[in-house]
Amino acid sequence: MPSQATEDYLKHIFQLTLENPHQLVSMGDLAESMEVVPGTATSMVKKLHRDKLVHYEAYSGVKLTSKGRKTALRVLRRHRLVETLLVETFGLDWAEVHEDAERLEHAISDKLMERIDSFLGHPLTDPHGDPIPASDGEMPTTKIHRLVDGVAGDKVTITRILDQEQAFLRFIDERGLRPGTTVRIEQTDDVGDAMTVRPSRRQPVTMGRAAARKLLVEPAG
Amino acid sequence: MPSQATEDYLKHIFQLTLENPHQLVSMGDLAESMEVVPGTATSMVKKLHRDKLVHYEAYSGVKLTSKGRKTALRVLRRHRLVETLLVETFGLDWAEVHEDAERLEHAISDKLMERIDSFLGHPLTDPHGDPIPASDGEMPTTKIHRLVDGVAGDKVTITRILDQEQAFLRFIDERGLRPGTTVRIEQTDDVGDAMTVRPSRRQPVTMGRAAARKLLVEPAG
DNA sequence: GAGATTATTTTGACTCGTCAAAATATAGAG
DNA sequence: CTCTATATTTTGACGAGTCAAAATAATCTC
Repeated sequence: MPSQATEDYLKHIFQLTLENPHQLVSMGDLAESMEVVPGTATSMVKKLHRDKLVHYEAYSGVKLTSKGRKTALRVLRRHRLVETLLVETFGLDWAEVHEDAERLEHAISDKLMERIDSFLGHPLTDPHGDPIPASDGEMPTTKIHRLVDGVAGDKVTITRILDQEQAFLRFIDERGLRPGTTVRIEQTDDVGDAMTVRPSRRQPVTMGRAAARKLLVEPAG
Repeated sequence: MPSQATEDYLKHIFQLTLENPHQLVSMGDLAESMEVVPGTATSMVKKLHRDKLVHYEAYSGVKLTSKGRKTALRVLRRHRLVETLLVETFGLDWAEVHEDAERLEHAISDKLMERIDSFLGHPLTDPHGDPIPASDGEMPTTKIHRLVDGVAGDKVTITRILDQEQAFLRFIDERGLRPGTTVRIEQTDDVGDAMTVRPSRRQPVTMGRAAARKLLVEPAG
């Protein structure tokens, strides 16, 4: 069994890779995301490499091996099913389930997980719009479009939020950018590193590129 | 927050005290119950003592302080509510829920716990007949009778099973000794350290005193 | 392309929970 | 009451995961 810490590192590497698909994950980003000092990230990544869970080359960065990805997807499956359970069954709020799910994802046996999956009726996505990997570890590979890659005039539907921080989710929520919402990209500002989008019947929202990178979309009518 | 290990030690001390109410818990028993070597139990108990969670005197034994008991009861509440959830809602078997519950009990916030409690309709006992402590940490103090203290001729109803090991629960299950069952004490054998009980319409069951100590009962008709 | 800045890695130290085995205390037998 | 068996505690070690700070590599800036 991988330790909790191992599962967490793999999950974070997986998620960071999603935000920037064609780059290795840097120690700095990983450390920030895990909330540890960079040296800790380096030493943990070396252990993951020793266990063949990641590819790692000093000073260049890290990415998952297929073994590592498989483990990450199992963790993600548990995380997302748990979040769905907490919201749908126990009525917790969209923005506040992350912390509980964060701990519960390491404490649930495969058998229990499958029972929960049946109980929920085999949901395909969690409350944040994230797809729930299947129990064989495979994930529905829908093509991924990032809001940040859109251009002015595009109309897109928000499908997923890649950051589960309460503060970020509240930002999204308050401005009407939940999964399912369709928005028009009003303008993009290379110099200002920002873009402005307008959800229908709502105020336009301007956000930095870093934020826009965390929203996934699909083209809308 | 107490660590997982701390919560586990407190819980085990609580349970061992229940089996033998008027004695301190010995390091040997605690170590066996925690499945660690005795030295580990000693050193952990010293930390619990340092944190004012237990009373401890070298070479004599250990018992909970009121602070320790409060913590133990919170863990027990989570454990028992989780077991109830797993059996009632997710349909897991009576005998197989212990391990999952063992991990989940450390991973659930107070808020989530209260939601689960409501979802389940505020149950008073878990599937093993163990009372679920209230959220304020208090437990319905019903008078405790142990099967082992009964005498031949007594008719008693089994109310609780104090051991959650799969093997023991299967033993109980197969012989028809689940909580709720009424049995007649056929004979007690001081020398053989055994007693024989007969559940209605069933074969008599002979068990050792150590086993009989783990069954709590109440006088029946 | 040389020096300054930033990122990464290394080193040494620390806590937690554990074990093995040695030292010591307690309890039991005669 | 002494000797032996058993229980407990102590000691030294370990792996996991972490931090602080020093050393080193990579990257920018001019």
